[in-house]
Amino acid sequence: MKTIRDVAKIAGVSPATVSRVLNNKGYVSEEKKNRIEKVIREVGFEPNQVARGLAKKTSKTIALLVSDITNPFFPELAKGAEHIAHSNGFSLLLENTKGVDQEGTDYIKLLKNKYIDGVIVATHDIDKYLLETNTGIPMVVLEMENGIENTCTIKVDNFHGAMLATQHLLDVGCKKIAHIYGPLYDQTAYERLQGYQQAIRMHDDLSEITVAGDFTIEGGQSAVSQILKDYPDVDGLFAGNDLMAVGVIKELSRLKIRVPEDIAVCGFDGIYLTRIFSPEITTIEQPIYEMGELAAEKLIERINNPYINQEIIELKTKLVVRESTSKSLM
Amino acid sequence: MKTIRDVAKIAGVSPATVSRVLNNKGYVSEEKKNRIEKVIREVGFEPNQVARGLAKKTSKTIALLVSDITNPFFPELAKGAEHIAHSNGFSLLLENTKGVDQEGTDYIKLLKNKYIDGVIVATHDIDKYLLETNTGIPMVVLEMENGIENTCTIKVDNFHGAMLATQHLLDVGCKKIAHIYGPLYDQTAYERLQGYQQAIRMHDDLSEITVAGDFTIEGGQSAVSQILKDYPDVDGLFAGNDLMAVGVIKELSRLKIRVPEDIAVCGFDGIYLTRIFSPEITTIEQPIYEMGELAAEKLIERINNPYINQEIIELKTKLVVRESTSKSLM
DNA sequence: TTTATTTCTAAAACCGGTTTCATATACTAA
DNA sequence: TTAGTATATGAAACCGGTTTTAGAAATAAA
Repeated sequence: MKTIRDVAKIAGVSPATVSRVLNNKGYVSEEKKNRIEKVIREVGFEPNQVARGLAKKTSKTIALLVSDITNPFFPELAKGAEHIAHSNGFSLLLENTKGVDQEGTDYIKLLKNKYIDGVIVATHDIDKYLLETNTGIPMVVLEMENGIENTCTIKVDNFHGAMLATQHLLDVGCKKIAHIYGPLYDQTAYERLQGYQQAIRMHDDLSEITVAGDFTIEGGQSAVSQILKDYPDVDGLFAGNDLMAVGVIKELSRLKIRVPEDIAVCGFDGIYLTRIFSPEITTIEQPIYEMGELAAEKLIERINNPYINQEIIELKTKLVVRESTSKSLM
Repeated sequence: MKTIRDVAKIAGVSPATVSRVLNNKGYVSEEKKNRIEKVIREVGFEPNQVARGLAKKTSKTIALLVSDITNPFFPELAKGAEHIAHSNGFSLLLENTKGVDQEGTDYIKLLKNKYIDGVIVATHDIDKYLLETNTGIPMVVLEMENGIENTCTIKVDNFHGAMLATQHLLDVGCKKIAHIYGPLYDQTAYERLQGYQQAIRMHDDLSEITVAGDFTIEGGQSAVSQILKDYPDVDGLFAGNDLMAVGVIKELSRLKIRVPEDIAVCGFDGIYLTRIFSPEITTIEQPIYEMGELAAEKLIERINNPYINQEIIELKTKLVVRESTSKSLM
């Protein structure tokens, strides 16, 4: 591997001049510039990122913190983020936070002493700590409370989406609609619950039926029996996320209850699974891949300019009607 | 942030001595060692990985090259690899190779100039190039031809697994079994095809029915009509991977053909999806998470000792019987 | 013509670690 | 007692870039 000093020697200049050419910064005569670029090409010189990193306190690397990459929401997000990261010359570090390090101090250390340039936080396992002990590292946070000082928060209009879902169930003729909500420390779960309640309250003849879930397939499954015990006549179920919707449908199928003929089911998120499941699942779709891209874009923006103020971006969700709510499609 | 020179000054020693304590290497008196460790604790000193990396030509980072992280096989693999990486103090860089850089030269550059310590290759998009231009970086390869010089190859017994799958379909009463194979440049696809053929040939009254697929859901879907056109009386389908099995079942369901009553379906891989799909899908299960862990373990072994010879590890698959092949379970 | 100002370049210092080298002291073995 | 080895430590060089400093040459302004 050639170094900048090798290049300098061959081109008959000083390393400093080569560095100026490399970074396109400072005065360099056209003549030397051409000579240096020629040498760089000829010897196939590539600046060593680690050395460069040490000098510039940067690593051209961003970290993506997810709670669990096997949750199908995250691979799509990761792919979007990775796409933008790569096309801007950054690498993507993947970190699963679930169950590993409750405090997040390890992550902070990691970020600092590897000069990680920025972080996309898509987990609830560690945020407060990151926030408190703030590393000063640019951050983009997904679906977080009301935003964090000096960071970019990207979220979707959960409230509106949940209203859409509930209204859609009404539109397809449901008379008694229950909602399975996720853990309420998760802002998304809370907002979706609120949206459901708002939609129900708009109709005098309807009453709320809510039961707690945990955003997992198993959670969806067990919520079903709980609901059916108290309300055997429900005909619509709005699950707080797609994984629970899958669990719901599995459980209904086990109980020989037909979807959507007996009970219509709507999820939330728009993970790929909803498209391939049988029946295909109606859901409120978030632009997950695009969120990943946007998160990376906003993060890189902040890396290049650390003095951007707090920013909250709310993306639109949309209703995607599939078999699980529409008898005609079956 | 404190540096090693700060620590040295406070402890009244030279940076070299602090470095010796940090790396537990070379002679240091007990007395100074204690003093230095006390100072390190008190000032909360953490060695800067980038500086250390530059000096030692290492980054405590490994890269995972997958073709597409949204393919559900890979998140499980990634999680396993990340688990082991973390518990050994390594970070995991994620790279999607699909469609990005046909030659792989970018990856080689990246690996070299970021001092990436090792690579897990789980993609067919770039391997030969990596192999040729070999970077000298320790590698673990998943499911690759017959192993690559100086690397560790981890694979499963595809041949045997495919025989198991075929035999299982026979056992549940299938008389006419077709196989949808994946792209044959993929060694796994080839071996599975061979296993299927071997199992069929063991029975005089059976004949092979094979059709090409591409390891995607859509591939599975389109293969179905192709098979049914020529062989309307097939009663067993062995898909070369789970994604195709999902496609197959979706298509059969669309055609109102019952699974498993009319046609039994078996997949291969054991991705999580097979457990949650309806009907649940019988498959030949690979220990995906464990493969991720093993790959990381073997890689780190090679990072710590670069002179380990070529190694080929073959893991066992096992048949997991679920609804898609067993009427009694429905 | 003289003084500023801009352009250009190399030497040296720096980023924050590790490692080699040289030297000094304490122990062993001959 | 002397040579040889193990222990202990700091100064300096190094990893491979960037950046500051300082000075030279060219150009512009007074």
